[in-house]
Amino acid sequence: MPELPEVETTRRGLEPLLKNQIIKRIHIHRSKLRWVIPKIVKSLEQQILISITRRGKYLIFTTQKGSILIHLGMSGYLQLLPENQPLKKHDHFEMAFGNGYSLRLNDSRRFGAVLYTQDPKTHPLLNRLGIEPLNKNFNSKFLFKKLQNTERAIKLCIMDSSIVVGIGNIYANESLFLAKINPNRQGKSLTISECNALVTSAKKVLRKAIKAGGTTIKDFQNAEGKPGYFSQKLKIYGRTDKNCYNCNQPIRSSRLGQRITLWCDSCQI
DNA sequence: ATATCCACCTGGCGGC
DNA sequence: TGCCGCCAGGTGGATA
Repeated sequence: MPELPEVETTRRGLEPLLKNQIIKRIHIHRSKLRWVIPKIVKSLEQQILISITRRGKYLIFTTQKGSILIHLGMSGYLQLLPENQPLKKHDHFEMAFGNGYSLRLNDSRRFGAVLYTQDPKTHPLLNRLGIEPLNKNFNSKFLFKKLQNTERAIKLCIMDSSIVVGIGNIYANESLFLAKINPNRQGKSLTISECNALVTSAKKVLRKAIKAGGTTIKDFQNAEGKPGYFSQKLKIYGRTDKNCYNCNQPIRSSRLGQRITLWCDSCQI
């Protein structure tokens, strides 16, 4: 589920309540997620949480002794609850704070991850990540350059986290629709002005989605347990065979890199 | 290097 | 009501 807007929504919800709080207890209720949760995360008990940041789709909880990385996978969400609430099915990991609140990771499919690192910048899952899409350096020039030698479909390129992070399947489809670019086009076929349209569209879609609190298809909820409302604003995702909002032609879909891909043949060139 | 495919999971849905 | 197959927001790793 969670792409950049959902992860960022979660981060913004948690930060004001948890920053500078002491981590009283860390519980691993189920250790086998994508990887086994390392026991060393428990060594951060009694540490002060200095910051909650985000890199791509990873949340980074930092203390003076090290950081905990949390990835939400496809079905994960974090929720802040008063301590000692009964555990729900698929509550796998928990941090109890000095203010009486407990942060729980619920992830039914268990594609998510909880990891420990001394230094997030050098962690192998983070150190090869590409640019943040809302950074000003993610611009037409950057993208155009990245696409020059590749015959891969443009949709795969913008979903490639070694190029740009945080754009998953929903927002890749939405961004390409808004930019009027067919997702199946070869990367190197895009002109500089098409790159500009795509970059602009991606930023717009991501910003609007963050503003709406993310997209809830099924599982996602924010730190307060509320869904995101961007699903109501999706222009193409989930609309196979329905009519394009621009031109009323039926929306086509197929698989690209095993992911559902949707486009309008008449709007997206 | 690059592209493709698989793997890891649970749960919800439609069809029979 | 039940079972079956299919589908889903991600991404590392194996393979060719």
